[in-house]
Amino acid sequence: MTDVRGMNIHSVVNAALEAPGKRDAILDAALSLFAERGFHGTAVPLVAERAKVGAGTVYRYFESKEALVNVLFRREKGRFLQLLTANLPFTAAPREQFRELWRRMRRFAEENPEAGMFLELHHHAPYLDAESRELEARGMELFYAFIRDAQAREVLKPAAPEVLAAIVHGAFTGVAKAALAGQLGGADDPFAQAEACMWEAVRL
Amino acid sequence: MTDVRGMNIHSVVNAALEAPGKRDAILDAALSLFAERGFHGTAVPLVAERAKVGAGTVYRYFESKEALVNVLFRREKGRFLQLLTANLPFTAAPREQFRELWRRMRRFAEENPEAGMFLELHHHAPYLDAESRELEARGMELFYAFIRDAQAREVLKPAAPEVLAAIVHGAFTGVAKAALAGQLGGADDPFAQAEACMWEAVRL
Amino acid sequence: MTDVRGMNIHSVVNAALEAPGKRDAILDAALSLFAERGFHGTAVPLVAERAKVGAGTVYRYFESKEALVNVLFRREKGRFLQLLTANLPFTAAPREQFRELWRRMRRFAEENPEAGMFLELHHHAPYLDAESRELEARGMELFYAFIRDAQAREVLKPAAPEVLAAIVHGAFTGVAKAALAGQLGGADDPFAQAEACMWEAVRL
Amino acid sequence: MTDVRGMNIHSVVNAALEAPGKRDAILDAALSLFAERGFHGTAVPLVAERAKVGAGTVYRYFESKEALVNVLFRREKGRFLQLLTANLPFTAAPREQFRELWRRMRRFAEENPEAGMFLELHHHAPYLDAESRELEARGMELFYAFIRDAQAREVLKPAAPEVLAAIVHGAFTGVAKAALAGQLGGADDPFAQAEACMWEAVRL
DNA sequence: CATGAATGAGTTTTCATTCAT
DNA sequence: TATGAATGAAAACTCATTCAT
Repeated sequence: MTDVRGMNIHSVVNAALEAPGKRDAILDAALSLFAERGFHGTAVPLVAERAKVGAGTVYRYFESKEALVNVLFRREKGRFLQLLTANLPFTAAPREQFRELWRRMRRFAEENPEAGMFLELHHHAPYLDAESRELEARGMELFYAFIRDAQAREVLKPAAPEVLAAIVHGAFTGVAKAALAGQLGGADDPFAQAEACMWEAVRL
Repeated sequence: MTDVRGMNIHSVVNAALEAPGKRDAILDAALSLFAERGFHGTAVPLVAERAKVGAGTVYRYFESKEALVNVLFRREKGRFLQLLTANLPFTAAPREQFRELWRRMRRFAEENPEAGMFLELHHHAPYLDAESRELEARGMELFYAFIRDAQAREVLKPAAPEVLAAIVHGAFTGVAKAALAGQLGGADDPFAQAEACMWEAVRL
Repeated sequence: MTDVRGMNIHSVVNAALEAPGKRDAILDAALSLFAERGFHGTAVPLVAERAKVGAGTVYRYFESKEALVNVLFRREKGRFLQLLTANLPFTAAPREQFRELWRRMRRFAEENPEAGMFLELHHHAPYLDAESRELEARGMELFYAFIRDAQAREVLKPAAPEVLAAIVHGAFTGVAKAALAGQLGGADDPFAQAEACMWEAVRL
Repeated sequence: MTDVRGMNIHSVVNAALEAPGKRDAILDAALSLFAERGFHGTAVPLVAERAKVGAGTVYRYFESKEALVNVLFRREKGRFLQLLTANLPFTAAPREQFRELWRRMRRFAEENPEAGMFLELHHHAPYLDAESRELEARGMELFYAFIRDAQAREVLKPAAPEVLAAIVHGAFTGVAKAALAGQLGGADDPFAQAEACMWEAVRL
């Protein structure tokens, strides 16, 4: 699709116009629909319609609806982890790292609210396959590593890393959901407020 | 079902034996199935089978699958709020009230894990009707009231009550889910650890 | 369906009127359609329509289209073998037994032309399951046994029993198909002619 | 395809290399697939894949799937009749002619087992068109002519020629199918045994 | 000519809901 | 009141056919 060799001027121009390619169009359509109505609540033809492709086309790109949701999960989880880990200031003080992690999660949630909802909604769905679960687990390890390191430096409370990760992740999710639902109407920079609170929650 | 007039001795005895009543049996079956597989992922005949009633019987007690999920949501949300508010020590210190609220949420989550998952999963489902949404909102008010009161007493941080509520509720949910998923394997009393952390998060 | 206990007069009468029961109606419809258009050439709703039931009803009685064709195969093969073996004159002379077998095959073919076509068409279809194949094999054993016995009495040619069975069965099928296709228009009792010929084919 | 005018040296060489031509490749692929899985059970793209051509290419050579199966039927039936009739010893004794016909049918069945299965399977398929049916009928005439001639010479039984043809053809088919299915494992030259038997069946 | 991506009509199958008993 | 067989509308999925390249 992105290989230009052998394409004449017309196909190059067309390719530029139809930009994302059908596969991505399907994934994008599925993302917003699954986030909104859930996996079982979304019919494949609806995904196709939103992606502006024929219903059969979905099955040219994905073996089944289950395969589609798994590919989508890995794409979004991968993007999330990418954003979180790229050029992270490993040498910075834990306080600064925490702030940075929170800032990146916030950016992801604000720029891709549907992706955030989708990932949250499909966390432990029974139709996620082994590969998806593995990616999920690897993502959590990232947090655990940061926590263990900061605990070793005696900056974080000596609670179980899984517990600290759970409350920070949970609190972030709570704020993000509330923000998305418009429940934080007038609040002044809720993400920053929440970040400050959660640092108090975990710091020694 | 609970009206005894016109029942002969047999039906009274039977009613006593079949204890929970068919309506509750249906709600109980729906609870565990909706918690596990979601609303759209659960077939009504499956609910009926689990409840040990005929498929048609579900429709004697509930107008439709949507009506069922709404009644169920209100039953569980009601139970949750009941547990949370009954004999709450209004005069106690905020720290003690916070601990007590957390303890009660924990008891609910541990005694009714399916109800916890169900409520979490159906928070903002599009098939919840106005009445259900209203109950959901009233529940949140409870937290807001406690927070505003404690803020007035200058015990809690002066952040937006919605933000504080979101992080506490979110953190609790995170821990409860992790516990249920078995991710907190060896952790020593994770709920208590988390409670202590979250008090630090919100206290002044 | 045929259990009368607990039925009142109305249900008994109705049961008598709706005679064959839906399951049999589906099998009957499938028989004539599969015989005519083949398995893959026949859509399930067409079977349902011919059986005068809803499309979904087919799946109340059969797990899948494949399950349906297998149950049907065993029903018809069973009927065929039943007819062939019931009260066979085991002590009669081979010539008489041969005539009797042929006569019974003919009766089956004439009374159930669709069943004959269906069995012939689905002999070795790849969607027949182990149980169906086993029944098919057991049916062939019947012929082999007769042949071996008659060979031991030095009445039949000492060729491989499988070969003798194949030519007799094949010849019968050829005649039956031709008769069904109307290709034997004026012939005078073609089955009897063929029977006489085939005895000459196998006798010593 | 076979027209050389206007082709440059490269295309001529290529044509020589791609030997069978795409049209034949498609027919060959269709033959083995239709023989194995039936007409309705075989998807056109599968035929294309097996023929190593694009799916669209099938439609350059054949108007539709039905047209394809009809062309194929006529090709195979034609080959069969060709083999059967080429240089037949018309003056030989009927016994010798019978043996020769059987030998040729056997050669066809052994050298083209898929063609044999295909022709047998599609004998009277409802999607065969008038031309195909006509060829089928002409094929039968061949046998009838031989039989009538031999009957006139008082060498064959005076039964209806259609009956004699049906049993011989049916018996041959039975043996060929059994051989193909591996059911004649140890039998010593089953075709020859069967031929001898069938001559007994029809001779006076 | 050749292709194979694209499609929508058609297939198999499921399921919310009804209704005769 | 309770049932569960029955159903048709809709779901997931397939495939004959077309068409831009």
